[in-house]
Amino acid sequence: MAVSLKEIAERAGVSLATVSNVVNGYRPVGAQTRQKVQQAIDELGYAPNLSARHLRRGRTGMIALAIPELNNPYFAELAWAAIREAARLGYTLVMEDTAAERESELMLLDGAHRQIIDGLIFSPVQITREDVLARTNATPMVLIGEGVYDVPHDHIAIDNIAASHVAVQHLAALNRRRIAFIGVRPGDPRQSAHLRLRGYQEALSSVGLPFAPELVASTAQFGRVDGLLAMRDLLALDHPPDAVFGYNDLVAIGAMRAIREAGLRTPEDIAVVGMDDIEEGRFSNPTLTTISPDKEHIGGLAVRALIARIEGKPVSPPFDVQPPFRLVTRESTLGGQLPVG
Amino acid sequence: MAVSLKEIAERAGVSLATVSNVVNGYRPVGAQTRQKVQQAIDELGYAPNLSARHLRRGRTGMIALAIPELNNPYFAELAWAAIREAARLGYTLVMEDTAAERESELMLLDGAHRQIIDGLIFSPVQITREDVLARTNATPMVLIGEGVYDVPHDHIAIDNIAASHVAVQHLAALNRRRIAFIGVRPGDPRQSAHLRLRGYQEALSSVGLPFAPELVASTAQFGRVDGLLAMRDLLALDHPPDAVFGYNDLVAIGAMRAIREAGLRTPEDIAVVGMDDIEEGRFSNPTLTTISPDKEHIGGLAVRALIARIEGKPVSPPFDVQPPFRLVTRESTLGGQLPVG
DNA sequence: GTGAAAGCGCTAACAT
DNA sequence: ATGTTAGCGCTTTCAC
Repeated sequence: MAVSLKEIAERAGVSLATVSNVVNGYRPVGAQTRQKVQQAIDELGYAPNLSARHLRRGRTGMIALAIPELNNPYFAELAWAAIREAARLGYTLVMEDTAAERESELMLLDGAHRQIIDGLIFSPVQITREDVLARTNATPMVLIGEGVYDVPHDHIAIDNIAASHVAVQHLAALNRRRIAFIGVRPGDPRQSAHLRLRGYQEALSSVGLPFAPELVASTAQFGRVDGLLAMRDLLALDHPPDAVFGYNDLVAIGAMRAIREAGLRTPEDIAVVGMDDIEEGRFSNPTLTTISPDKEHIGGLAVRALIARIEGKPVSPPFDVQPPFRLVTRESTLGGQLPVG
Repeated sequence: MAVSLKEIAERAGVSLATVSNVVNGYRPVGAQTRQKVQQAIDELGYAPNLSARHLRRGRTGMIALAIPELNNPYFAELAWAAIREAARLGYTLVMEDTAAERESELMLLDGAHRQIIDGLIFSPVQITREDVLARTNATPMVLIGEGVYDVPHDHIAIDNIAASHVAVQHLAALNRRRIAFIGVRPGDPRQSAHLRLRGYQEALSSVGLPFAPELVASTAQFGRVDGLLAMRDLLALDHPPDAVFGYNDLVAIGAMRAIREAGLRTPEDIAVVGMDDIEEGRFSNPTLTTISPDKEHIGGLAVRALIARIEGKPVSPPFDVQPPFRLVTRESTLGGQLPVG
C-alpha cells in the first residue's frame, strides 16, 4: 500500500489538513511546519491517491479527446499536443475513437463517459448542429474542426473558406483551368466539408473560372483510399481535371496514387493540393503542397479552454477561434525538386 | 450530481449491499430482488462512480501504453487496437509519450505514474536490459517490441531475426548484390535494432553475399527524416548500394525520398524494403515492400496479458510471444504497377 | 439471500 | 496558522 496523508501527518506531527495544505496550497502554512511536512513527504515518498481526491472533489482529472480516427496523422499530431498540455495542467487525457460514425458521436454527445471524464474535446464529423443543440448533458465540451458551427460551445477551427480560397487561387495562378474538388457532395446533410466546398466555389468565381459540378467528387470517408477512388472517377471523365484540391492531405495522397496508376504525372498532368500539412506530405513523391494549420496551437488552446470551463473560470461566452494557417508550396503543384521541409 | 447506489437502494427498497451485488455479481441475488433493483437502475439511469470504486478497490482501472512516438503510424495503429481491447475489458487506456528519450523511459520504469495506473504496456527503445532488471516498482508491466529481451516480464515482439532474413533474402532473390541496412550501428549500447541488424548479416551470409560495414547506416531516431539522411550518406559512397532494408517503414520512406532527390529511381536503381506495413506504404510512390506484423494481435494480446497480471490471474511465468508476420511485396522491390492493397 | 456498518484517502467547512 | 471532522460512493467483512 502506498503512503497516505495520514502517515505523513503522524510523521511530521501535524494534522491531516496541514499536510493537505502543503500539498495543495489552498491555505497558507507556516514556514517551519511546511518544512517538516515536506521532509516527511520526501522521506516516505508520498504521492496523493488520485481516486480519493477525485471522489472527494467530484472530478476525475481526466478529459477526453474524441477524434474520428487516430490513423489520420493530422489527429495523431494534434493529440500529442493536447496530451502534453493536459499533463502540464495536471490532467490526464484519454482518447476516444468515434470511427467517424454517427452513433458513436451521438453517444459521446450524450455523455457515454459522464462518470469518468470532466470534459470533452470533440472533433465531430457526422452529427449536425441540431444534434448538438439538443444535448442535455452538462459536461463541458470544446469543439474543434469544421464539423459543426454556431453552437453554444467553445469552438476552434481554421477559416476553411479562406483556406480553400488560398488553395484554389494557388492552382489558378499556375494556369490550371479545370480544378476539381475531392470532398463532399453539395447537399450532404453534414456541415463538414461544406465550407471547403464553398471556398472552392467562391475562389473559382473570383478567378473567373466556371463551376463544373462533375468536378466535385464525393467520398465516404476522408482517408487515402477515399481519395484514390474519387480520383479514379475524376480521371474517367470526358474532360478530366488538370488540378485537384483535396479535402485533406490523406485524400490528396490517395489522389496522387490514382494519378500515377493511370500513368499520369503530378504536377505535370494534374496538380494536387491538400490540407493539414502532415509529415507524410513532406516525404511523398512528389511532395505535397498543402494548407498548414498550427496543430500545436489548436491542441493546446482546446485543452486550456476546456479546463477553464471545468474549473469554472470567470464565465465568458463561448468563443469561436480561427487559428492561423498558411499555404506551403511543394512539388505537387510546382514540380521540380525542392528541398524537403 | 449523478445517481448513487444509495438512491437505487432506497428506490428498490433493498440494502446497498444488494444493489452492489446486482451490479457486480459477487454474490447470488434472488430473482425478484434482482428484478426490482434492475428496474430502479434503469429508471434512474445509474452508473457506478468509478472514483469511489477505485478508491475502495485500490485500483484505478487505468492502464498506460508508453510508446516512443505517436507520430509513427505503426504505434498509432497499435494504440487503437489496445484502446479498443482495454475498453472491452472495462479498462481505460492512457497514452504516454517517451519521445524515445532515456530519461522518460527510466521515469516510467520507476513508476512515475504509480498512483494513477494499474499497469503499463511499454515499448522501450533506449533503456537496457539492466535498467529493467534493476526496477523495484511492482506495477505489472508488459513489454512490446525489440527494445529489451530476457527480462522477467511478459514480452511480445515478432522474431526480428527471422523477419530481417525474409526481407534480405527477398532482395537477394531479385539479384541485388549490395544490400544496405539503415538502422543502428554495430556496437550501439541499446539492444534495439541489433536483432534486425543480425538478421541482415545472417541473411547476407546465407545467400553468399559479403558483409560490408559501410553499407550499415546508423540513425539517431527512426523517423522519415532519419531515413532520408542515412540514405544520403549511402548514396555518397564510392559504390552505393543497389538495395536497402530499412529499420521500419518510415525510415524506408525517407530513404526513397533521398533516392528520388538524387535523381535515381526505386526500384530500378535501388530497391527498398521496410518493416511495419503502415498504410502510408500502400499509397507511397512507389508502394513499399514491407514486413507486416499483426498489429491487432499484438495490441490485443498485450492488453489481455497485462490485465491478467493486474487481476492476479493464476500465476504463470512471464511469457515471450512472437506474433506472426509476413512479407508483403510491392513496387519498391518489384517495380511495375501493382494494385493497391 | 440479505442487511448493517466500517472504512478506502482525501478535501473543505467549521472550529480554535 | 493549524486542528477536527464529516462525508464523497463504493466494496466487503461480519452478522443474521
